[in-house]
Amino acid sequence: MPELPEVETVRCQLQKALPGRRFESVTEVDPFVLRDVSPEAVSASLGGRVVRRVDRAGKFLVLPLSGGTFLTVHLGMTGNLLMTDPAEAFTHVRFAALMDDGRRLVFRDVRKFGRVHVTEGGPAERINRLGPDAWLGDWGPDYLAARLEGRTGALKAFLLDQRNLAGIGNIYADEILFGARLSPVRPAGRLTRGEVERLAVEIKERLAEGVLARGCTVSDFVDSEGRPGTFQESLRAYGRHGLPCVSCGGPLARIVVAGRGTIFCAVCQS
DNA sequence: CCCAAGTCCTGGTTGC
DNA sequence: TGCAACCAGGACTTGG
Repeated sequence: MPELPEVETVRCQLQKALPGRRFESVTEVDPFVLRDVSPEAVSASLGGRVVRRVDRAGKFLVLPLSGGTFLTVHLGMTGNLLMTDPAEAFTHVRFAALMDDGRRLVFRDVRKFGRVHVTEGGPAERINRLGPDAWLGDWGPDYLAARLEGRTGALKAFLLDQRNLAGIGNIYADEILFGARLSPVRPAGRLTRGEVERLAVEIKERLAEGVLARGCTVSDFVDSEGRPGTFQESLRAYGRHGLPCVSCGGPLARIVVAGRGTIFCAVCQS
């Protein structure tokens, strides 16, 4: 699942490959992944534009282009954004463009949760609803405490809500809560100051660890060169239902929180 | 049939 | 009573 570390891995690679490159032509567009414009408009808007930078906001990739055009991409659940040889073929291609260096930018997505936006004058509007970047954003325990205050919902639901912090998904939420020794169902507003500080540290450390591992591949994720990440080897909670807790040895439990499968240690996490 | 999961949407509840 | 904030759950999607 592309969460912040996976998207950051792709961003790093695209930042080396794309700035200065010009869109020659858009070769494939599945209208389903477009929210703002028609396939024809996408071709017209992107043709001849030069990529300035490759930025990231939470799980979104944002590409400012020449002429004030912005390409905003969300990888959804199974999306890959690849820089490939034009001869290489893929299934489930939702968007593809030929660049002026002869390489091809391919957005592939089996489950169609991903979206491609082309906008003028700024990134897709959805970006404005995001809280600070969970990894690099300018926030700390004070911000977290203020956002948590008064909330009765589950702590995990708070972490998954991109309006609080942008970039955490189901995998890293479970890893962060395990590391912070906090129960996913703790009412979010009932944390002590010490627990809030522990949580803040854990969020940044687990995400940093994921970035360093070049992301986590549990099913579909590959980077822009088609390679899997390695963070899956470091998982202590996610996907380990019934396996021994690395801390106490007891079996990890599985419950559903905020509609998501949730693995945790009922002994160590409270 | 259920499960996986990110985001949007809806409808209900809470509290000022 | 009005209103905003909050919260739970469903819809969407395809393959295992």
